[in-house]
Amino acid sequence: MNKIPEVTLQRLPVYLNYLKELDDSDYTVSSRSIATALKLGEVLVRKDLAMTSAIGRPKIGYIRTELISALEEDLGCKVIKNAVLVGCGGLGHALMCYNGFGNYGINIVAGFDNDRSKIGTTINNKPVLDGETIPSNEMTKNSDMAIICVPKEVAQLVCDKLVKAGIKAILNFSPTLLHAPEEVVIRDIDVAASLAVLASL
Amino acid sequence: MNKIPEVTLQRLPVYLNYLKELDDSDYTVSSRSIATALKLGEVLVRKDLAMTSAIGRPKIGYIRTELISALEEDLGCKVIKNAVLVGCGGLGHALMCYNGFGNYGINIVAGFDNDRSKIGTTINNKPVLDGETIPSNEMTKNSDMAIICVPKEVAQLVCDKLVKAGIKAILNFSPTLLHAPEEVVIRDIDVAASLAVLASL
DNA sequence: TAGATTGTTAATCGATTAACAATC
DNA sequence: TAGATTGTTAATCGATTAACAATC
Repeated sequence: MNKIPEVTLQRLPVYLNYLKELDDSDYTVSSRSIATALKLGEVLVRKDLAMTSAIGRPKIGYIRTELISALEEDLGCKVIKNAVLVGCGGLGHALMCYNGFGNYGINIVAGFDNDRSKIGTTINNKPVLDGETIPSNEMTKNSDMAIICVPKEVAQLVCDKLVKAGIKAILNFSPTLLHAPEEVVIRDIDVAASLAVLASL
Repeated sequence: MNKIPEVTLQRLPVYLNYLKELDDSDYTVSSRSIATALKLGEVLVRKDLAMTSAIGRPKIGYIRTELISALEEDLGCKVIKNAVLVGCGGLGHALMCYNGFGNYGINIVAGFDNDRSKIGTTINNKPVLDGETIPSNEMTKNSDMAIICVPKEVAQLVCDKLVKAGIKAILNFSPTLLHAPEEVVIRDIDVAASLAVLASL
């Protein structure tokens, strides 16, 4: 969909957070001020922003509100996108309760679980549905994205069901490599591994 | 401490997970078999492994158990490292209950929170302590690492306290950029931003 | 020995940084 | 106009891939 490289895309939320935190009295911002605050190269910031729909003006810089709007546009924040979450245990439950997804136009519409005692309940006003129904459920059919928070033993099974339902993007918290057709984009977050890497730096 | 580049270091847990999942009957593994299974370049795998303490044998490959042991060694899994977690809300609570850190030799020794109703309780047998005591607390003093799971408004405050206590590595789940002396390593995980990036690919 | 596989050296690719021209 | 700042073109750097020599 987008031709902005992934490394750049990953920095856009960082710029966005910084710009939103700025005082309203800052009408314009320069690439240098952003770079200094975020400890990035000045040219890198300018190149990143040049790849977005943002418009910079020589001698002036970027108009803050305009830049925020451009970044939100490029990150797709202005379009509501549905997502489902599979595995409503500790982490899954916490993510369903997290309200920060809305900033990016992401709406978690439902959770799935296999635990009979959870099915039929709601978490943060979202229904918890039977995991067996993933491929056929309306909630999945109306979503393009999914978050996997199940134990690693069943992660591939869940992934297969999501793919069957037409899910195109998966954020996987299970510490195992998932296999899916190449049109399905998968990214992994392994918290324990991240901390271990951090400790070895 | 380590001179293995961060990109390589990040792949070591992936190799490790794959090797552990293999059947015991696989006495040796080749860089090609690993590469195929993980969809990586064959030479990349070999170069990564060459940077570790693993020993490969021409014509034979790597002895699976030996390779696992080498990777665990290089990732520091064999040394117990203490960590504290600040912010025992939904996400923090879930991470304190997660038992996967042990695989990497990481031991979360305590949680900190400012909520009076949480202080004094335990989560997964770990005490929840008063966040105000972070800089002086024995738990922090005995730890090198910390996980920040507090709202972004107080994340920098918490970071400052951790730095004061001598923490050298921080995994930050708050969607805000933290400032710390350069000897302190910080890595950020922004789940909502990650999902937004995924959706824009 | 011959074949398979590692490890290394050279080539390529992509991302970052430096230099500088364009411009408000 | 002169100075500040953007955007672009060229140079550098690091990571990945390709080619190949070493070896069990």
